[in-house]
Formats: sequence, C-alpha cells, structure tokens
Amino acid sequence: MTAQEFNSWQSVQDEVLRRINSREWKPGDLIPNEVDLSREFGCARATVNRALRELAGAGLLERRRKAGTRVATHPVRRATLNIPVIRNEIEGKGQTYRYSLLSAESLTPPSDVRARMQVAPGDELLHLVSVHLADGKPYVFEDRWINSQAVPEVTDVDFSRQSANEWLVENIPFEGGDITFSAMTAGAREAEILACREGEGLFAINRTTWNKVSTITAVRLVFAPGYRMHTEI
Amino acid sequence: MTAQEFNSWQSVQDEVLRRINSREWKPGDLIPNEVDLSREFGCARATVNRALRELAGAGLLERRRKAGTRVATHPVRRATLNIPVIRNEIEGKGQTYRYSLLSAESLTPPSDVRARMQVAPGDELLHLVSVHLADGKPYVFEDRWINSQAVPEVTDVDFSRQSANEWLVENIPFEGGDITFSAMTAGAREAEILACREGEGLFAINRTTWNKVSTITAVRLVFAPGYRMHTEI
DNA sequence: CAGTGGTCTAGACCACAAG
DNA sequence: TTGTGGTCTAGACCACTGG
Repeated sequence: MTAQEFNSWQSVQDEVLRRINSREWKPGDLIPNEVDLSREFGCARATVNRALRELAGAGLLERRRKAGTRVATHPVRRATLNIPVIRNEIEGKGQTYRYSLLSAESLTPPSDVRARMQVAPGDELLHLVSVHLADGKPYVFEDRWINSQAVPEVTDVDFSRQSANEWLVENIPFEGGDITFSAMTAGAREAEILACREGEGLFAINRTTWNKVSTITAVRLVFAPGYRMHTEI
Repeated sequence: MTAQEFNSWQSVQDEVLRRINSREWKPGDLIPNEVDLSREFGCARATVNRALRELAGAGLLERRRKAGTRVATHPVRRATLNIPVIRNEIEGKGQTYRYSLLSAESLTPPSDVRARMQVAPGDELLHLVSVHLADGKPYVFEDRWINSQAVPEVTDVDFSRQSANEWLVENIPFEGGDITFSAMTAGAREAEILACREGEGLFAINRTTWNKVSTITAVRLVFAPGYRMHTEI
C-alpha cells in the first residue's frame, strides 16, 4: 500500500475531520504536531497549518504553542450569521421594500439608552422611529438613537427619504458592535405598528455600534410575527 | 518621508481597514491587486493575501479572480455565534445545572418532523422531552427527536442520567446542521414547564443535524422568558 | 530551555473569468 | 487570451509556554 497524498489544505482538513469523526482521534487527544503531519501527508507544513488553523477557528481543535493540538472535548460550535441591510433582506426574498418614518426628534434619552451609549446626562440624541414594510405589510419596527455629536452629518439628512439603517451603513464606518437577540411580548404599541395581536411573541434584535472615539447608534428592531433568523453549521 | 513598512498580515489588515474607513477607498471601488499592494507595503504577496482573504470572509471586501478586489457596497456583516452545550452555558454563568427527563418513547413522528428529518412514513423515532434547570429554575425546554436507525446506540443510553444534548455532542459526530432562531408565544404546555405565564414571548431555537449518511436529530429548544443570545462584531 | 504553533518570504503553478 | 486571486512549497525566524 502506498501512502495517499494530501496536497491541498482542504484534503488535509477532510482527512483530519475523518480521523476525528471516526474516533481515531478522540476528544481530548493530543494529535501529532505540524511537522510530523506534513511528513505523513506529504505536503508542506504551511498546508497543514492552514487546515488545522481553520478547524481551531471552528472550535473543533484547541491549539497552544508548545502544548500542541488537541481535539476539543466540548466542541462549542460556532455558527456565522449574516446581518444584511433590511432593504436587501426584503428585496432578496423577492418582495417590494418600503419604509416609513414615524417620528424624528432630538431628545434626552432614557437612562438605559444613555447607559448603553455612554453619553453624558442631559445630552440630546437624535431619536428615529420607523417601520420597514415588505409587500406593504409591516416587517420590522425600528427604534433608533443616534449620537449626533459623534455623527454631526445626521442633522443634514432627510430620514423620510432614506432609512437610517441604509444611510449609516453607507456613510458611517464603525469599528465594533454588540448584538443581542431575544424574544419579547407585543405591547399595545408594537401590536399597532406591526399589525399583530397584543401579547404575541416577537423576535427582537438590539444592536449598539461604535467607532474608536465614541458610540454611534443604538437600535432596537422588533420583527413582525413569523420572523426567523437562519444559519447553517 | 519614508514609506512605512507593514510586515505582518495584521498591520496590513489594519491599514486596509483604515483606508476603507477613511473613504480613501470607497464602497464599490476597485483596490490595487495583491502584487502591487505587496510592493507598496514592502511585504510578501502571501501576507497581503491573508489580510485581504480574512476581510473578504468578514464581508468587507469582495474578491473575484481576474476581476480583482472591491470594497463591499452593502457590507453584509457577519457575526459569529457560540453554541455551547447547555450545561456549559449554565455553569459558565456560575449557576448550578440540573436536568430532568419528562418523557422518552419511540413514536412515529408528526409530518413536519418527518419532513425535516427525511425519514420514511411509519418509521419510529426516539422522542425525548426534557427540561434543563439553572439554580433550580426552568431554563430551557427541550423537545428532541433522534433517528434511532442512524444512531442505534441510543437504545442503550439512560437519558434520565445524561441529557441527549451532552450525549450526542460527546458521542455522535455530525457533518452539518441547520439552525433557526425565532420567537413564539407560550402555550399552556410551555407555560407549565417553564413556569411562566401563558401568552408570554419566548425565544426558540430549532436545530437539525446530520452526517454524510442521514439526519441524526431534530431539536426544539424553548427558553424561559428573559433569555438573550449575545454576540459581537 | 526547548518544543510547538504563528508567521513571513520568494517563487511557482494553477483556476477562474472578464473582455 | 490574459490578469487576477487561490494555493503550495521549502525554508526561516519568532513568540509563547510547558516542564
């Protein structure tokens, strides 16, 4: 029998996965180091490295310098979510997109928003309330606060024409953000705006984004009943 | 002025990000090719490649052979979710974990489950209903179907001692899966098991996993009120 | 201290797709 | 056809960390 050649990082990855799945390498086991594997597989060490690095990124392997590479014991699976602009999400399903601004005013925010956005007490923020519609039906209710000191340009934008969602994505870069997914119970306001029954369970996303300097915006999106967020492993 | 050197893929990535954020490279713009960039940055082409490849993976760049690399116009942000074993999730918060099996029996599944799991009509699946508790309070209600033909070992497992969640993760490898997040309204059953009011909005996760051969398991997790799933960008 | 993964380099060939 | 990204190689040095 001649040793099989693994000359691409994907084939190396497949072979490593096979050994994990067949329990040839069991959870917690130390696997051979990169040099040995590259010799066994008949490829360069960099090729093995890429294969193993990606598996570690997916949570299937744990790697530490000097300690070596082990098969993860409790594989914390990692799934990737796509977070599109709402217009694209709706148009991507073949539905027509429409957007309606319900209110826009400068206000001193409630304390929870002030805390999330880390602004001084008394500072005013731009508060936008709007609804996005798919084929004329309410799709998601958006309640957004924008730090107008961090983004002075907002004062010149007409948010009745373009949603803040799109304008920010296209014009204001950000460094990081924080996203929370949860369920809530529809109150009178949500029921009216989303045209659903009061008391219905609704999917909600809270998102805060910031740049190096300061917090830019905090938004709460409440979706109409039936919304699903989907991903694959 | 002497040109700055960028000798690590991270510093190259930072510089590229800076140019995108400063709008030196605007959304839709074609950026220089890898060879030119590696000359400009004074590093190897492989270094530039890694920096750009990761940015494309994060959705900030779009790359196509021959067509080159462009700044994404509608950056579809990608966020990574960790999906831990429930015990670890609870213990990670410093709470004590307990688990209670409510029922376990072989049944012919309802048609929606049969469709999701792609089994023949009339086939029996193992149906497990259980609840996971944190500090003695209901945390998540688990309704699971297991394909006992694909996983014959399940018949020997005592699921009153170990949850199917843990047993499967530790013993049955899988190739792929499908996850859906949604909100639902608590019915009488959920209200009783999760000790909440009927009509409350609850966070739900539906997951199906499979290996090369067949579907392994389909599970619905319904979390007690207040559950949040969190991630960062 | 020494073994392991992390990374960089210079060069090469290949695969894909735009024109 | 040809320019671009995708990948592989062989070798090198570095950074971290276990013993």
